[in-house]
Amino acid sequence: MRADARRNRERVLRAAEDVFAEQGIAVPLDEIARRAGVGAGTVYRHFPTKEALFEAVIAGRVEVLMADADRLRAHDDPGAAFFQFFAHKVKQASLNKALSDALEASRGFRYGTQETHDSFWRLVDELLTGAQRAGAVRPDLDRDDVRALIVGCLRAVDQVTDPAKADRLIEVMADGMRAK
Amino acid sequence: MRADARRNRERVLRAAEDVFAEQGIAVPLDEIARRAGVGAGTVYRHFPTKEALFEAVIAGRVEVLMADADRLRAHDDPGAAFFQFFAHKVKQASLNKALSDALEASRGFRYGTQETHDSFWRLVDELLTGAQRAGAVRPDLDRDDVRALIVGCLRAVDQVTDPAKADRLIEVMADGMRAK
DNA sequence: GACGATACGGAACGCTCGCCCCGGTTGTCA
DNA sequence: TGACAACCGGGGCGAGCGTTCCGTATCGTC
Repeated sequence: MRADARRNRERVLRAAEDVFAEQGIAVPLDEIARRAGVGAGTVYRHFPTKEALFEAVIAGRVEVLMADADRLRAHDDPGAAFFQFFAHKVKQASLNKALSDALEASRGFRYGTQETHDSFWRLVDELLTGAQRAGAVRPDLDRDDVRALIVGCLRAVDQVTDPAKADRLIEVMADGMRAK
Repeated sequence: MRADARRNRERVLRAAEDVFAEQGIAVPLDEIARRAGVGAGTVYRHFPTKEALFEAVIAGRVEVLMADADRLRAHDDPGAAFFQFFAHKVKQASLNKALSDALEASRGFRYGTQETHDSFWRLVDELLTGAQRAGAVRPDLDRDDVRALIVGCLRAVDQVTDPAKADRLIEVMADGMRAK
């Protein structure tokens, strides 16, 4: 691979991270090319479709989320770990339209590799069942419910502008998930 | 107004109700024209833009929601009235993509007349404050929070397919709103 | 320094969709 | 029943966007 090709690939990926984070997957690809300082053709030489580029960006983001989830697994209080994860995830996604678009699409991360997808949700499952065993979360919720609630919470949060209001909404939703 | 014109206007409106309900505002206008059995030109003769047609459809739906809200105002138990309204609204919207698109757009019903919009949310406010006075709902929530939570709940609900799961999600979110 | 391979930019293509226009038709009223 | 205004259908226009193509520039090597 030629040096300029590698350099341009990096540039495109970095620009795509920024632009997708700001505007979500709906942004025109030309905008990404422009921000990267390359032509549209160059983008397509490195990524076969716009969606593939989006996947590549999301894969990176999911790695970060997974690192967080993994760290929380060792927390003393499984209930607190779960709720921290929930709040953190919602906040991350509310700041990153790429992440929220990916979450909503087709019931989960439609983007990112299959194995990343699977291991991420396996981690979520562990946090959830841990919290349920500790009596902190309603026992009748499964990982699908949690995903749905994260997506819903995300949507609720970006209906309001005031960050204090957003925090309150997260609190409301978390309260609803607690065991009675 | 000529008889055929009035007839076609009705047809278009009825087709638009169905099609928007099924597929949301993103549906091509040609599809509505086709279902109404008229040409696209005819649609535009009766409604200046696609958005105006959508508004007209939504206005009708909001009337129905308002009738429900109004009826619940006289309920003995203000808490139950509020939660019934919440659940009912979410279920209505989850069956009607027009309604959910309208709700999400631009922080509330961007469609429908201003006065319909205002009086609808005034009714919601009454149900909310009633439930709060009765000690059934957290006192720190306002109508904006409720709107955000309805939108969020809606999104959560259409992440799952099983109706029992959907009901459970509504229950979770309602529980979160209850006063402690 | 010259040459072949590789990569680049951006114009062009095809598609979708909102909206407009015009030649033909239909309803209304004298 | 005839004439005219109102109305109709659907092809067409223009804009936006994903994707492709090709003439040109750049890189790496001998």
